[in-house]
Amino acid sequence: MDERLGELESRTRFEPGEVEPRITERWLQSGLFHPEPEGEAGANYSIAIPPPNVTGSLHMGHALNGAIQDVLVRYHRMKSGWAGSSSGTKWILGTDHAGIATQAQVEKALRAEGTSRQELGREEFVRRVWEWREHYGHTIVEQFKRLGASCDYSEERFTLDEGYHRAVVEVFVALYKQGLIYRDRYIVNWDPGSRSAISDLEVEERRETDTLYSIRYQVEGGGNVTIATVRPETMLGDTAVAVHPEDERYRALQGRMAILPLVGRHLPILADEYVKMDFGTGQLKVTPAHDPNDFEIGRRHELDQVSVIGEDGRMTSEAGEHFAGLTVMEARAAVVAALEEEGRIVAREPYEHEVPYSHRSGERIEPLISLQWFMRMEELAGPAIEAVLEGRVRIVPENHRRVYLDWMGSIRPWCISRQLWWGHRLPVYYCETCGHVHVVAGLPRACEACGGELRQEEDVLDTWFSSALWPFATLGWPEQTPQLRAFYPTDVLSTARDILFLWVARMIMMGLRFTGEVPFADVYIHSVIQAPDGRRMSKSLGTGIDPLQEIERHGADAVRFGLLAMSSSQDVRYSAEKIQQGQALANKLFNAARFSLLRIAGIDLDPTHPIELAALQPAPVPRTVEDRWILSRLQQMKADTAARIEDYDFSHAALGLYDFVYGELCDWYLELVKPRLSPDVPRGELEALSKTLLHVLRETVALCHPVIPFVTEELWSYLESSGELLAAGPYPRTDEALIDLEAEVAMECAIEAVTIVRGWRDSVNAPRALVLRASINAHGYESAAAAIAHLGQLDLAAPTGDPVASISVPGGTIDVLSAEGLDLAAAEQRRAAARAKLEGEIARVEGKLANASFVAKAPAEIVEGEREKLTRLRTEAEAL
RNA sequence: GGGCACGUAGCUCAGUGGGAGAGCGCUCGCUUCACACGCGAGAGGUCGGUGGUUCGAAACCACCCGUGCCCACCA
Repeated sequence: MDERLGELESRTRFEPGEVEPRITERWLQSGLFHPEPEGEAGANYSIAIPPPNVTGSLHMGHALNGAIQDVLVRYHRMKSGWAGSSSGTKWILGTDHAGIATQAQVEKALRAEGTSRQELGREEFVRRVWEWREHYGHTIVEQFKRLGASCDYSEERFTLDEGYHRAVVEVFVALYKQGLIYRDRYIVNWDPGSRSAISDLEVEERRETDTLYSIRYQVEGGGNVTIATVRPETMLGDTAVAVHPEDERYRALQGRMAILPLVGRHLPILADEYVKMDFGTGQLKVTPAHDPNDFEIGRRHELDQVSVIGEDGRMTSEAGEHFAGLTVMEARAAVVAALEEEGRIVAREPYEHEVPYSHRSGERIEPLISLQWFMRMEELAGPAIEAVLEGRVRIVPENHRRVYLDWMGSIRPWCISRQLWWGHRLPVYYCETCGHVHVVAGLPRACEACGGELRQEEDVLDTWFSSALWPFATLGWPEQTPQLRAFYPTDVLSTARDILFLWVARMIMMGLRFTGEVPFADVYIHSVIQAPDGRRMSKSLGTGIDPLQEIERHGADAVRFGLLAMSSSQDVRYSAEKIQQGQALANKLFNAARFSLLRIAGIDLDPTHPIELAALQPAPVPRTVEDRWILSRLQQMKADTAARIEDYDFSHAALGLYDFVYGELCDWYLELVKPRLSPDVPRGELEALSKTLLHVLRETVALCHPVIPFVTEELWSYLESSGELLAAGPYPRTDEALIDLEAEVAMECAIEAVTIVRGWRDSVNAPRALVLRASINAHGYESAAAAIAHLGQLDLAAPTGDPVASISVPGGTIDVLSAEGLDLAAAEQRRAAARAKLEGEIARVEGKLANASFVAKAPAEIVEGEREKLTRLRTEAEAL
């Protein structure tokens, strides 16, 4: 042990790069992060990690959410020794197969190899993706380890692993049999980039300026209609023209036929309330195959659907020979040119509107009709709405609650099929002979109806379909495993708000439907960290900041602290200063402990002997006021920190610890204690102090552990002789008996007085080492006089002679008795300034008390407070 | 079009009915025997604007100006 302390002496800085990997290794070896699945979920604490994309790498959002979840998990794990607390703590870990993203990555790699998925074929392609996953799939997990995340790494799951697939199939089959999953030819958001349909939630609208063309169609038997469109190419698929039923202008047109230019198709002119009379001419072209609104109009009026744009994003043969094969943009130009030639374009104007883009591939969405699988949502949404209304699921911060409820209240069918190869292939089998559809778990051999051969559906499920089962599928559902019993429902789901609908809402729906329980009690929605300039952090904008690089630079503790400190209930800008603040804190704590341990070692007291409260009480000698004060402040800190963590108030939890370590422990307590650690101090006093100091250190270090686990774990190896890891607990508990308001008041006064004395000394150019003879001419400083004397460099022992200067402090003055080496002119100036300030204050308070309505209407204790303040200020002014 | 936020010190943000705060930056002074990733002392704000409620408003209400985000099928 002496050897370790000797080595500690030379470590004047906390070096995260050296310490953190070593500590990670110890944690992982310990098995501490893997709880045995014992007992019921109510008695345990669990969080399911939002599964990162399997081939992804850690970005700022992961880092923040990792820090948040780890604080919660470490806090509860450490607390598990407490009576009435959780006994097992599990952070469920896993990755998401991320259909589109992963498939796109592998396809890109294949292109680089000069091949393609089509060339390889489905089976080989899927094999290649698995290979890819073997190769890159562990990166992000390793990165979470580097962050210090205490996940259960021994039971990592994957949304496409065998057990998980069973859960997905079970759910699909059940929902199909219950009539909630169905197949339909419907207009979908077609993403030409991934060559797949995507859901409404994966579409993002972008504002763009296009040209709005007004085009004249001839009407059979004479006359014209003029329609407006930003997409002239779609007119090739028009099957009607519509006007509003109450539009007097066009009453005569209803029921007649318009003639589609370029094509010659006859289009019925019909009446539909969807048409806005005050937009454009009030005449609307109807293209059921390529516009969601027109699709609905088409269904209402049983119109033909002419698909002129194909899944490849090119014009189909139905578009006519002139246009077939062109891209949409080429077709637009060609159509416009052709119309121009016929003199049908009557106007064109710039038009700003929202254009749908794929959130996945970034390409423009092409609405088109396609045969897809859908899921009816209303029946699932009902219970999920109730769960939130009744508070069985609590959404924090609360303002997201209404967003959730609004969305759930107007929920629409979910397109769940994707034309990809990487994912859960639908458990749907079609008979090649009679077309009979089988939806079953396990491989059916032949058609039930005719014995014919079966062909499995080509499509896979939307990735979010499998993610929706995450909290229970990861624990072994549909089997009733011990894990499921012990850890489901989970306690909290922490995430950014962008996937509230995409994922969180669907987990609640699926959890309720299939387990009968909510999947988590709380949903915590954390900040989105923006770039320092307020823009979105993104690779493409070049605004991203790599958390791993920050970890390399400042340490994982620093990054965790910084992210937690900058987070709040709304979006925040990334603040490098907060990371540095975290680094400073780790270093400060390290040095405070190092200093204490070395001093205590010098006075021959085993520093690793556990210092429990019992050993402190009764203390061998009466505690000094600063001892009583720091112990009292420590109790407050414990209560505050625990409350803040439990309220998901991470920034205040982190910053509160910083303030305590800097502003109380180091700046005041350690400074006060220094002279008491000298070898001249009697043995009994030394021991008493050592015990208090060690106790405070141990508890502070433990208190900080959830936020800055590495430096605290490292320090624990010096503070705890048993070799137990700090991560195993215990979490320090508030001891009401040590709360000491008298000591707090005394120290508050002392701190204020010392600050004033220091300022005064500065103003009179007193040399730092100069001890001033002085006396305190004020009440309230008796018990802390020694503290004031030490930190103010005052000799209060001989209060004789006339004061040469008076320093104004609350309640009176501190009189300085010796003048040598001081610039007393400055002192006089300062005294005058202090006096003027006091008088200003006095006038303000007097004015307030002279206001009759204030005295009459303000609460009595406020008025009384002002009166006391006035008395105090007058005393101070007099003393000057 | 609907909704939710935000606007406080040079920067990033706390504070949400009774004397304007933190970190960083800035100025001055310290090689004080834990830490220069340090220590001490300072300067710096009409709390976006206007009006209202109140004895009292940075905070509560209304409107306005500015910024951000989410939702939404008007060509």
